[in-house]
Amino acid sequence: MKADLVKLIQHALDDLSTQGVFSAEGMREPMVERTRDPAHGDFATNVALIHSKAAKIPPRELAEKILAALPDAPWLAHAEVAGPGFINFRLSADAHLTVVASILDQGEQFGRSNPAQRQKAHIEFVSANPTGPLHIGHGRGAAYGSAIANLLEAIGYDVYREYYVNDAGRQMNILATSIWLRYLELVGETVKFPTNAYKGDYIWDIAATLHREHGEDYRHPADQVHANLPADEPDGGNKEQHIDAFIERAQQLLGDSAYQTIFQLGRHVILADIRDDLARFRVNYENWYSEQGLFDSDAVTQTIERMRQENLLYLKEGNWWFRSTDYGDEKDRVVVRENGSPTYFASDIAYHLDKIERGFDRMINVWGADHHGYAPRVKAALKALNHDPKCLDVLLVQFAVLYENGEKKSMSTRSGEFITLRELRKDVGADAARFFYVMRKSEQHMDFDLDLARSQSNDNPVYYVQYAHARICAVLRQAKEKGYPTRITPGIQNLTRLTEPHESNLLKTLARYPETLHNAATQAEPHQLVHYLRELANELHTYYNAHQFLVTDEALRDARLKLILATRQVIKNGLALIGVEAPEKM
RNA sequence: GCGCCCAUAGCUCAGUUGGAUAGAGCGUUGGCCUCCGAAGCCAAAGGUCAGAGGUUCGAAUCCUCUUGGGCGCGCCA
Repeated sequence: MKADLVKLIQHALDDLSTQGVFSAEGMREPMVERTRDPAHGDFATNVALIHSKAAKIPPRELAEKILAALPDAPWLAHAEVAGPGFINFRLSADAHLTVVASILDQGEQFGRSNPAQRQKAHIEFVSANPTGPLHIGHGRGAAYGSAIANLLEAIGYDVYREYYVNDAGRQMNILATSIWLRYLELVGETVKFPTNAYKGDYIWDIAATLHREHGEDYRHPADQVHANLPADEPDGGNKEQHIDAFIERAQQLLGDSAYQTIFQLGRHVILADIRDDLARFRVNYENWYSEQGLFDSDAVTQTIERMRQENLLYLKEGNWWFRSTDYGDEKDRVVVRENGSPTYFASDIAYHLDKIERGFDRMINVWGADHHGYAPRVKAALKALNHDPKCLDVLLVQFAVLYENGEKKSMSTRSGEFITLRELRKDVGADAARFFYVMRKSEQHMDFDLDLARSQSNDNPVYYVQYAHARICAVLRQAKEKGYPTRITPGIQNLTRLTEPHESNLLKTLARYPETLHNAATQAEPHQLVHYLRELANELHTYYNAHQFLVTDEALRDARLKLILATRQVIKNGLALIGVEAPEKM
């Protein structure tokens, strides 16, 4: 409808241009938007205001000329010049009604678009280190990333969701060592647990599994374990050096094979936990991509070699540096350390090159806001290797700060003091959690009020939208009990009976759904959809309170049932995109 | 010190990419169930859009500066 209006205005402008009234050269497509105030009609355009200067005609006068040149259209009831030079349009009554028929006809497809040429989009999100369970901070990335993926799919992308598993770094060695130490405690050794090791309860669980499966095979006396290690932080030493020495000691005493057994057990158990947790959160991936795999396949070495050959690297103080400043980064970055081991950045370059090679038109990375400084260097690497950095979008998600009983809760994976996503999900349910996470703009710092999310009360906005859906279902059950036909007649017949203001508001809001979906998807802002759904639910509730649907007048009843059925469909479609269920009863 | 993000009602947040009189929820106050689900509806009160300049027909929105907060500035991932 909006697009038709744009065409109409364009037509008028072209006419005026050929008449020599003013030059349409270099003009943008006219902008049409929905009016905020119903008194201004349904749509408005500001073309006259924008072009008045170039045309050397006062805005109102220009608007009159455009209006006069506007071709007739059956769906357009009225157009007029208003205010400083806006042109307001009012649609015919029938034009508003067609949306109901479209919704009922298209069902779950309503609002989705299917372009002739489908683009392939890769979206990487969550990608937390497999060193512990997901916590509440990861939840926001999961809900947000998954909503973006669904939205892009809805506007016609082929979407490929991927979790990048950072299973190659030092953190994983700390994990393996932490498990081994807890295991030693289980078998009766008295060890001193390092400051920097992982302290969460889940480490005990994995250690217990290790003990169950391997008995005392990996037991070494505590004094051997601790012999000649550099001091830990509380003893006046350095905690980083201490843990690194500890890792080396573990590898030394256990030997490669045993160490790998523990390492892989940890990786496997935690990854399985993350995978299960996300699946229950209705977040699923096409692929889980291992960073270690990039090393095993030599992709990292090949990437480094290629960069070296293309003279993108230089040697300084034993390290290989990438000249990222030449490509827009703040400073150069090390890709190979003095000891020959590649940095995380090196494998990340290899990873992004691999994404491009897999043939994606677009890449989207959802990162926590603390990684924002990292984006320029990845883009710099892409640019240096002759790829357009614009094919990569980095979407940053700000932290969610937890509040409980009005108090801020601190979180740290290392210390084990955190609320897991699983706990949250069990506590408030996947619906409320997902709804809450995407309710806010992603770049907005979010206060996650645990008490509110937990509450089963009307303070909780997710229920409000779900209730609208359930309420419509209840009306239909009632209709059946009363013996009214619930099979809805096709087409727009009877719909002309929808003349109440509440009804026309609802019709207009329903018609806005495809635009809302499109905007939310292209701008990566699922919160727009959430706000829309709240508004739609509000209009349904208002309508419900103002009018009876199951009236004896058959034509009117049919019309109203069609309207609420269409509303139910849109609520269901919208909720599905943010991963929230639309219950028939609550 | 440099860079990124943010600042809108008592609280939590929207604001259709520069449009017409800045909107919701919660909280506060008052009203609505002999009627399809009251997890609902209606109404009232509540604002110097952090501050100051600038850009123009028009600014919460764009530019500059100031103030106040979050984050980043490893050869950690």
